[in-house]
Amino acid sequence: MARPQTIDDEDLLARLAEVFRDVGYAAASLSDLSAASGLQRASLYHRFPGGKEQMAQEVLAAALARFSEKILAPLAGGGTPAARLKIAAANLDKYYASGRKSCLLNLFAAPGVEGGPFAPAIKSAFEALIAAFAALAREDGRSAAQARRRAARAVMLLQGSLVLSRGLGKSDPFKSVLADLPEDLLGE
Amino acid sequence: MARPQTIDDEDLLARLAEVFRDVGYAAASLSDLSAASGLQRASLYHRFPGGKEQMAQEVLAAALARFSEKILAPLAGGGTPAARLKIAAANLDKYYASGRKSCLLNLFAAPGVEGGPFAPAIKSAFEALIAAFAALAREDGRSAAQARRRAARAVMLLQGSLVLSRGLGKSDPFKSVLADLPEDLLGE
DNA sequence: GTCTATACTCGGATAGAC
DNA sequence: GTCTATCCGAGTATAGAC
Repeated sequence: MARPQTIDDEDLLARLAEVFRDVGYAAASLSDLSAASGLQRASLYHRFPGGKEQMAQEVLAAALARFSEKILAPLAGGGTPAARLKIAAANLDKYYASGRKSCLLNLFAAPGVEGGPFAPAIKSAFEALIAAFAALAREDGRSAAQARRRAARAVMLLQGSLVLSRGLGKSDPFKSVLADLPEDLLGE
Repeated sequence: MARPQTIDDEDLLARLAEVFRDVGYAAASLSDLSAASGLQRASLYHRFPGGKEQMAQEVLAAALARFSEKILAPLAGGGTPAARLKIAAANLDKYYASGRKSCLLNLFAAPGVEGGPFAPAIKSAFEALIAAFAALAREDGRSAAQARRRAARAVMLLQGSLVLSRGLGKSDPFKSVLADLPEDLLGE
């Protein structure tokens, strides 16, 4: 695929993200990234002088920005808590392709000896989602402690459901967790 | 470390397992495995003609055997459901070092393009744990459907707590899930 | 800004001595 | 059964033309 033309940055990051999501950070080779993006390896280095790590860093940043827009913003936006949660859940379902796609947070958290250059971003992303869920539960009448507990459990159920869905080769676990989310977070 | 002596097979697999658990399959190099085991690369090939993949396969098999002995057997053994669960939980806490160690099932499930040579073992391990949890809940009075649902959620909470613990750099999520396990599985 | 070509390192794997 | 030595390919990264 000859490509002497400029490539849109957003599109480029999306294509690279797909590779990282499919095989993880360590297993993603520059050849993979080159093939997926349509750019030669050298061209990738022109855009990302820091190499693979910088690509992953920017992919992660872009994914978190999208996450903030599609999940966190709706959770904090207008409407009843249940209505907001419904929007967020629909977007989660789309982003994770109903459980068939992995979570970058899980894939990038595998430590390559050191603590990992992605740890700070991952940590703050988890904290932000827990906080958003907790605020929703709190607003719906739960105590602060209850809300936080439920929020943390919801995040763990989501992550665990992605692991289990992948492990079992079915999307059922993810879909069922998503369906139970309103009850788990706001119910009773 | 000169090592002209025979090495115990169980010990060898344990040392190799540590590497895989720390960095995952793709990032684990033969140099890492050589260093951790004290054997030269060529010596590893003598024991594992199939190379890294065979090492991982046998490490996984050994881990699952240990898992069966330390977790599944106690769950199916004698005593009240609560007492059995307590034993299994204590062993889970030990195996995962209170949330500081990852789960091989999660790490080996990252697909390297193909479905992965570990998928069958991973799938059956998840199914076995869910079945064991479900049997326990069933015995404690839950309906079959309720028991299965709770069992699946318990597995997802455990996996999710390991992901979250790693992501946050704290062991609290794992420990709290472990503490809530009796209530989640048998309670109400 | 993208390409072709290439340098260089590292990882996986084998041969053969002891 | 373990070692030293080595091969080969893949992987990262750079140089320089267009």
